[in-house]
Formats: sequence, structure tokens, C-alpha cells
Amino acid sequence: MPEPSEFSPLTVNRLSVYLRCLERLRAQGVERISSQELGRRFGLSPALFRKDLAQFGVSGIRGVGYEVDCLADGLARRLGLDRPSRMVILGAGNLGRALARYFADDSTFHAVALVDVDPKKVGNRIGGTVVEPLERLGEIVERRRVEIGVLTVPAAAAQESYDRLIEAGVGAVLNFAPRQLRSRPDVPTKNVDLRVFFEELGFYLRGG
Amino acid sequence: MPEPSEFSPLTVNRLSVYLRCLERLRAQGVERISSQELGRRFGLSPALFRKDLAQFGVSGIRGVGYEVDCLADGLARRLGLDRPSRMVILGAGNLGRALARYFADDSTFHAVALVDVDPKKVGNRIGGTVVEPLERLGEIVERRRVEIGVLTVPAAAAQESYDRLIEAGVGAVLNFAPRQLRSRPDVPTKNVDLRVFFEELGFYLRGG
DNA sequence: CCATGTGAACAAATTCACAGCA
DNA sequence: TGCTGTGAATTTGTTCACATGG
Repeated sequence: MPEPSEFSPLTVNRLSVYLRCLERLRAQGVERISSQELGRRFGLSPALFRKDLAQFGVSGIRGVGYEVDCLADGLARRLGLDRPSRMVILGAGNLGRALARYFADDSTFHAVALVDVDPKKVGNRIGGTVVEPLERLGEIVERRRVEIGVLTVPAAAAQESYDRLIEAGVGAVLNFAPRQLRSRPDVPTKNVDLRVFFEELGFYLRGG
Repeated sequence: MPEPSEFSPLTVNRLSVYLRCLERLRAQGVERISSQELGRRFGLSPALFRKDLAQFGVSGIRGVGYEVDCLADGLARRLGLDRPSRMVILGAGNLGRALARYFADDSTFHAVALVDVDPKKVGNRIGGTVVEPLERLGEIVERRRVEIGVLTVPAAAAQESYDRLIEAGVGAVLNFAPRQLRSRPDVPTKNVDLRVFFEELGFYLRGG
């Protein structure tokens, strides 16, 4: 039973954001940057940036700042991006197909299969992969060493699909279905209901 | 200049989650529910649920609980979902097309246009709409009363596309491009980088 | 009596501010 | 000198626990 991580999701998510900023700096040829300058350019908090890095044991150079290149590599490694993760996408609807195409040959997150219950969808070619039937899920996860399951099924099918993913042996699940899952505490599970973002924006738009 | 909302994004997002749960209960024919029972069923905090509702001036019935139907309607109204919002999607890539199809004739968030710079994409029919050229953005936003702009362009085009949306007069922006935007403080802007979710999960999967 | 509504207690997250080192 | 690294202060968010009222 993996003890609850010592790192908060907020911190981990910021690491991703920092990494994106650093990659941009690297592309621009910037070699060193101070936390203040980084904060100014990307609208982030310098103090929080330093705290976050400290928590992951990353150090800068006093009086100077951080080495962009080295820091980017360090963050990528700490996020586990130095070796690829293999994913199966469950649900070949609009979002499932979009993700399958996007991650078809991504080097860090690789979609190795796209699965659907609908026999009419099975066999369709999406990006580089072919839609496979749900019955093969167990075999797919085992044989292709799938670590992450991605749910893009309708709300009504979410819980059953989740249970199947767990049974098949995936180590983590990203759920895009708009349904609060009854999730296993020992399997990292993240719910991302895209409609929530639209609703939040709508709320503030209407003068919330 | 709209003063910063008195409601935190966390609270607003929870309202969406509550609404989803209530709609499920309604579909199941449940008429009344206590905060405790709701917490038990969906893994939410009863006290927080009550606090959140109180903040929005919604009351239950002491000794009984909440009327599912009435509460769902109340939350939907407070989120501004009782009247539809009109959106333009900028970028007809994988995600843009998926969202366009998903929201083609949604009753609360309606995608009234899908726009792209690429002349090869212009004219393509996606769901009910046809891809239109970027030059027409201003006209589209004005004539079709677009309130929300959705960015699904590549990172490199994000900032310029954002600026164009603002100039065209949209009231809020949802940015799916993996780039930290320099955003206008008076226009509600939400950054949603989907890769962050994958990276978070990957992190915990690797035993973070 | 029972679940709400809420102030008070607690916990988490962020910012402040400055000592300490390159 | 200038920026990092970090304890202390502050702000924000959540839970507790109970008085209140249908």
C-alpha cells in the first residue's frame, strides 16, 4: 500500500508548469534565470518557485539564479518524464480519438491502444492505432505493459470501465468522464471533467 | 473593471461537481438528500458542502436535508447555466474539432464557430459547423454575440490568438494551449494544459 | 429529534522578509 | 552585491462541534 505522497498535487502540477516555461526559455537561448525574472515573465510567484524546487532538492546558485538547461532536465527527471509511459484509451468518442491522435507517437506518453465497446467502431483506424474491442482489454494491458488507463467513455459507463481498468492491472487512471468515481485508494486516480472549466468561466463571465 | 470575484475558483468548481451529483440523484428518482448521505455516496465532505451552499445563499431544511430538484435548479442558475453561452473555438486541430463536435448543439455551451489560420482547413465541415478563416474572427464575435473564446491552437500561436480574441471582444477565454499566457486582468482567463494532468499521474505512478 | 448553519479550531498553502553564501 | 534558501507571518481552505430551529 503506497503511502500517500509527501508532495501535494498543487506542487506537482506547478512543476509541470515550470518545466514548460523552462523549455520555452531554452528555445529562446536563455541560459540562466533568476526566480524573480521567471516570475515576471510568466506571471508566477518567485518565492513559491524557490520553495517548490527546494522541496524537490533542486538548488540554484546564490547571487545568480538557475541554469535553465540543467533545471529543465532535473524537473523532467523528477516528474518521471525521462522514460515513456504507456497508456490505453477507453472510449473512441470525440475526446478519445483526439487524445489517441495527439499521443499516437508522443515520446513521453504513448497511446498504445484505443478501445471501445461499440462493434461499429472496432477496426477503425485512428492516427496510427486501430480501435480494439473491450473484451481484449485485459490482454492489451498485460501484453503491452500498459501503466495508465484513460477514460473517455460516457458518464453512464464510467464506473464499470474504471473497474475493468483496475482489474486489468493498470497503475493509474485519468478519468475524463463527468462522473464522480468510486476509486481505489491504492491506484492514483485523477478526475478531469472538462465541463467544470467551462462552467467556472461562465460563472465569472456572468459577473459571479 | 469587474472587481475580483468574492468566490474562490475552488468553491465554484465544487458547485459544478455538486450539480453533477444532484443530476445523477434526480435521474435515480431521489427527492431529498442530507449533506451526510451525499458525502457518503460521492466521496465529498458534508461540512464543506453545507458551507459552500451557505456562501451562495442556498438553504436546506433542518432535520431533513435538501430538495434534490430545487437544489439542482438553484445551483444551475447560480452557475449561469440557465441561459446558454456562445463560444468560438480557435484552432481546428484534434482537440478543437473534438470540442466543436461535443458542443455543436449543447444547450448551455454552444460552439457557434470554429476558426483556423490554415487555408486547407477552412471550409471543412465539423459536426454542424464549417471551419472559418481567422480574418473573420472579429466579425464572427460581433455578429454572433460570442462571449467565450476557446484556444486550441499550438503553443507558438497561443499568445497572438489570445490577443486577437480579446481585441475581437470576447468576455472570457479558456486556453488549452500549453503556454502560460500574458492575460488581461479584466478578462476571466483559465489555462488548462491537459498534459499537466498526465504528468501529475505519471509522477504518482512512478512512486513520487 | 435530526440535520442544518456557523463560529471556532485546525490545516494547508502562499507570501514575507531576511540571514547567508556565491 | 544580488539572489537563493528558509523560518516566521499571513492568508486561504477545511474540518469540528454544537447551538439552532423545522
